[in-house]
Parts: sequence; C-alpha cells; structure tokens
Amino acid sequence: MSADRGFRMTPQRSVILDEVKGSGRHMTAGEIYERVRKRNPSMAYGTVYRTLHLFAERGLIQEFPFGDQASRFDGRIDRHDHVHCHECGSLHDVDVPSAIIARQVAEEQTGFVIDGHQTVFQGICPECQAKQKVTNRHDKQ
Amino acid sequence: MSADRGFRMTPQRSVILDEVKGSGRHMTAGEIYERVRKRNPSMAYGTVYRTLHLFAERGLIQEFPFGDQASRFDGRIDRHDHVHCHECGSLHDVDVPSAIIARQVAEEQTGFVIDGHQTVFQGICPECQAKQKVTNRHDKQ
DNA sequence: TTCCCTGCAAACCCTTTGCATTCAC
DNA sequence: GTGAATGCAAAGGGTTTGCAGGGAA
Repeated sequence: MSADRGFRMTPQRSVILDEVKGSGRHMTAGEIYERVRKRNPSMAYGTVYRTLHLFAERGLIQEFPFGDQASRFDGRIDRHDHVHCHECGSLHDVDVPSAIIARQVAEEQTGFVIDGHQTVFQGICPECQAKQKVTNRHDKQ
Repeated sequence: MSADRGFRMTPQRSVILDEVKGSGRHMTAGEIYERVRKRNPSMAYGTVYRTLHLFAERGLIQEFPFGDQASRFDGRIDRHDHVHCHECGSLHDVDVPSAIIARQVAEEQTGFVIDGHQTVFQGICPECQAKQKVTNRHDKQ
C-alpha cells in the first residue's frame, strides 16, 4: 500500500529525498549531489537530476527554477514566496498571504487558468547590510 | 548631453535597443539575435548578450531571468508581473497592484531591504484552454 | 592616439540523454 | 524474471569570455 507510489523507492532515491527534506535550505542540484555522494559515493549526477524531477512531479518536493542560476530544490511543499539577496545569493522563505489574491487579478486580466505562482523579492539580506556598513566605514564612498 | 550616457551608442546597440523596445513581446536573447541579424548580418552573439546586459544594468530594458529556460528581455521598464503558460510557454504582462504591499510583508519577515520583486503566475493561456477542449472531445479522457 | 566596442570562437555551467548494466518488485 | 532505475559519459542549450582587430572621441 505505502509501496504503491507508482515508482520504485531505491536506496538512491531514499537518500536524495532524505537530504532535500532534511536540510531546511534551498539547495541546487549540485549541492544535493555533493551531499548525497557522501552517503553513496557511486551516485551519478544524472540520477540526482532524474530523481529530483521525479519527486517534483509527484509533489514530494518543489523545484524552484531560480533566475539565471541553478534551480533550487525545496523540501517544503506548500506554496510560498522567496527573498533573494543579490549580494550573497542567499534565498529565504517568506509567507505573503496577500499574494494569493493577486492570482484572481491575474486571471481576470489575462483569461489564464492559473494554478500556481512564485514571487521572488530581491534585496539585501541583513548580513550583507551589516557588511556594507563596515565597508563604507573603510573606503568612504 | 544626451550623448553622456556613460557608454557609446554604436550602430549595433541602436539596433538592439530598437528591437527590444519595438516588439511588445518578451524575447529571448536568441530571438533578439535573429531579428537583429536581419538588419545587421555581421552582429555577433556575444555582442547581443553584452549589450542586453549593459542596457539592463542601466535600466533601459529589463532582463527577466525566466525559470529553467532562456532569459526574456522586456522593453517595458516599470515593475510588473507575468503570467506564464506551461503548455505553450507564452509569457504575458499583468499588473497586480496588491503585489506591492507584499514587499513590506517580506521586509518585515526577513529584515531584507527589498528593492525589487517579480512574480510569475503559472497556468494555461486561453488559446491552450481552447485546444485542450478540442483534444478532450477527440480522445475522451 | 587611446580606449571602448566588436566579431569570432572557444569555454563554461547547468542540465539532459543514450545505452548497457543492475536491481527492486 | 522483467521492466524500471542506475552509472557512465557524451551531448545539449544558454551564456560568458579572451583576444585581436576596428572605430569613435
């Protein structure tokens, strides 16, 4: 019954799912590959990508194709938004309830049937704000 | 004075800017390259990319790094959102005023200083909705 | 003349894929 | 046992870059 998920749960897949679910982070396929390799050194890159996409299709994880960089994979499966620091590249979750109503507006404007949306806020994270203050103190302007 | 933009407005750059501003569409660098080639067949791919990024940095156009596909470039320079059809890949503008207040929420939640955001709504465009109805009529289910 | 810009082509990164082998069911 | 999944390696798409030649200021 629990085995009837429509695909085989191989050792590789277990490890990958575990890593993505385990880390609270938003990892790229490359990062996941490296972590997974520590537990299963023979794992191939192709397997990681195939598996991540399989999981994303089945809704076990979320793929977040992220700007001009590598896709991020997220163990959180509820819809949510992100903030991205364009200094250090960090990516964090945010919950913005008002974004939900925006979907209605978008449907009305375009005639689309909308089944998802993703907002990326860009800005400077607190750490980088702190660094910038230090930098400015040294080389004025 | 108008020439003091900090960079040279060469014939290549004029053509590229003109194409991006002219089409009301969201073109990829590849599409821009092809259109621009018709007017200047010796134009190099590298020039197109370098120029597009230059313009985007200076705020003359917007680059919209779009999911797992190629970046789209937009002659519209005011902040706005998009709807993306995951059937045919088309991308359209939407104006969602409520998205603005979401920035405040995101700032409060994360401590970021937010200076931009971009929302992509996913769904099915009207054309694809029509096609699907036709398809369903043929091969029931 | 000087520096910026171009064309060219190679390189880069992330991702996908074909194929023979291996393995979960 | 058998089809599905893996490992490997090569290829693919989009993008960037080094360099020498060319052109605007």
